[in-house]
Amino acid sequence: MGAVNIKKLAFELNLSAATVSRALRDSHEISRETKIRVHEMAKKLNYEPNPFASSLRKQKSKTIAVIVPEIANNFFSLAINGIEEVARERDYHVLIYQTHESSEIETSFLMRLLSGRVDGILISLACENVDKEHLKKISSQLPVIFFDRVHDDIEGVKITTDDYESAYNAVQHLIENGCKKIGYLLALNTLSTGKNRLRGYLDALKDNAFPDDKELIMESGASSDENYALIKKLITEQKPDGILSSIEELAMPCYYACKELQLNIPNDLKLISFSNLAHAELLNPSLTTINQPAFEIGVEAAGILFKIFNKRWYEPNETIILKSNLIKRESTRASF
Amino acid sequence: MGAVNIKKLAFELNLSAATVSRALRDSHEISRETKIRVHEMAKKLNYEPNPFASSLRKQKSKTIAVIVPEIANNFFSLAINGIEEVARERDYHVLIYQTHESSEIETSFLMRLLSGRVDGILISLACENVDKEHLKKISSQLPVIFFDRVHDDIEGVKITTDDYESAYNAVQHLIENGCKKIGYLLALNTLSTGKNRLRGYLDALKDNAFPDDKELIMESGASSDENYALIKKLITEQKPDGILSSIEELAMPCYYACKELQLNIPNDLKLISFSNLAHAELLNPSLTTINQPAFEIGVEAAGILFKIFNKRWYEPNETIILKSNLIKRESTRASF
DNA sequence: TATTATTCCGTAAACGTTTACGTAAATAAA
DNA sequence: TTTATTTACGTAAACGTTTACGGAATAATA
Repeated sequence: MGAVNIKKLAFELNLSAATVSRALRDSHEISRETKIRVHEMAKKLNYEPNPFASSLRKQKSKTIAVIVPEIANNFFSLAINGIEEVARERDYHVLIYQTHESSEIETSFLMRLLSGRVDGILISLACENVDKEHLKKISSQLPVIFFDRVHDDIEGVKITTDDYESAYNAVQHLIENGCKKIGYLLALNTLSTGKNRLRGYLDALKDNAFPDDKELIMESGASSDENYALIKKLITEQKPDGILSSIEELAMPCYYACKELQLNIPNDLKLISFSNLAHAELLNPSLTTINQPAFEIGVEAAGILFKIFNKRWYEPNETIILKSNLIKRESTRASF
Repeated sequence: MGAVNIKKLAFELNLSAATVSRALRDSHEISRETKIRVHEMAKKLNYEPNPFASSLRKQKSKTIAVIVPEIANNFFSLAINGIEEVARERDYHVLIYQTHESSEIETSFLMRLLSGRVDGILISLACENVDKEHLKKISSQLPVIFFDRVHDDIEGVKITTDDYESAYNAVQHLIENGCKKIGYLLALNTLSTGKNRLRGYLDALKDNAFPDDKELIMESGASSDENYALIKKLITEQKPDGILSSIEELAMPCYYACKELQLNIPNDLKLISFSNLAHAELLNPSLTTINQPAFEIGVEAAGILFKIFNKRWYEPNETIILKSNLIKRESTRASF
């Protein structure tokens, strides 16, 4: 603990702690000369105000929390990057928590944050989400911004991407490139994010007069091993010639499955996925992706939170939708 | 701010705040029945102790800071994942800061953390590191653990990987697979981490009686555009048949450069890189990597920090070295 | 019974800030 | 000159905990 506090500083300067405090915060009540003296001494003694005393008194933490399912994820790490940069500009601190998709862990974090430890929360919901009550309680006490993984039943400010359109366009792209039977790797289905992607897929099929075949939809399982098995099953049993994956984590196994099953992407099977893989271009074959503006989502979410702090935001229920980018690559190239 | 505090709780229970506090912390001075009453009321009223009041009084923050160059990086996001998991087990909070390789930003974070905001720091140094004084000052006041990006001149507990051996073995592997002229993509050269990798490369060359050609070493530039140009220059001018990249960020451009220059990996050029890419297997061709145990490094670093907190660690200068994994893939396959 | 120990709880101070309130001195206005 | 205003600072309370100290009631011991 920095041994030098405001009292010591005041003592050295022959001033009261109150005056030092005001001088440091550039109050108009303090003379120019005194301010200079105080600042010089503060620098000399390497004074750093105790944040807990300050937070306790001011009832402000200058800290925000970010709750995500996983940090080691191309999308979330980029989003956190954006959030951190915005926070840094404002001299705010960023606490991170990962839920590993567990609703229980998520709730436990949220409850702990009711203590006043943070001034606001940015959250991307865990899949296994059922518990809306805690979220409602929290957001009645603290500003909460939802990003990407959102839930329509929970009120609040939300930053998402155009999931429906992206999925719709992805299917359209597959169809235009010759697909006749398109599978879907379903994830996030408890969240609006996942539901919108699924609707986009289904509507695109319908609009193209494709049959509505539930067997073509593979719902992601508990483990990556299970997912791999399910994907192989889907491919071998249903023999789709195109697949839309709603998350990156389900697209990668497709590559391995196709290798194992000796199927060629894109000739035997075209693949497109929601993904923030930095080097989708370098995969074999390069992967057609729906790229979400992850960094920008983080920046936007954090920006709105700060607007709320500064009372410059008055839309408690606005949903802001950023556009994803469909990047066409080899994995969906038309076959001959 | 949670409106219910310890005084309100005490009032509701007809007890003093002191008793409530002690009951909640399971003090032996409080009777069993009272403890039960207190806990029940606390749960009923959703009481969460104010962390700032507690930290102020106890001079403990239950928070650690993680300072890394970038969050959106396969290595660092995995390390943070490990750190967060360990912190969660202990009910600690994790603050993250990214330096973007700037020594100035790094120093500014460190100075701000002198305030007592955190009980300890886990840091992976920025490349642009010259300023050792601030680090020495900080580590004299707070436990600081260095991981991966370390500097020998700075004393402290360090968690690294076997950088020297990994680089040495990588070169050996290239030579065994037929390389006669091996380039090196140099990064982190201001840090021991980078220096060790470079030494490994140089020593392996020497031990194999390869000429010591400075032209084969490309030092990474300021931007990724510049790096790309430098890599192309190295490849076209020096015509190496093997390249060891000291960081993932320099290996990816090699793929693009080879594509542009119509060179085949591995036939014209074999490539190996330090990397934590999850799907190196899926690149075209799959990339031979030196895979660092990033998650484990995070776990280990955080674990030691907590041992220090609990006075169960007495080696202020120990360096713990975890082993990296050389995973041989297509990009270094012997040519015919 | 008298004395000592134990159990259980309350009082009050302390952690380091910030800020409402007060005030003396200097300046301006009447 | 007197009064009002402004300037510049100090005093003390407050934020919500934790904990040293003390003490009454009860239990144990002599």
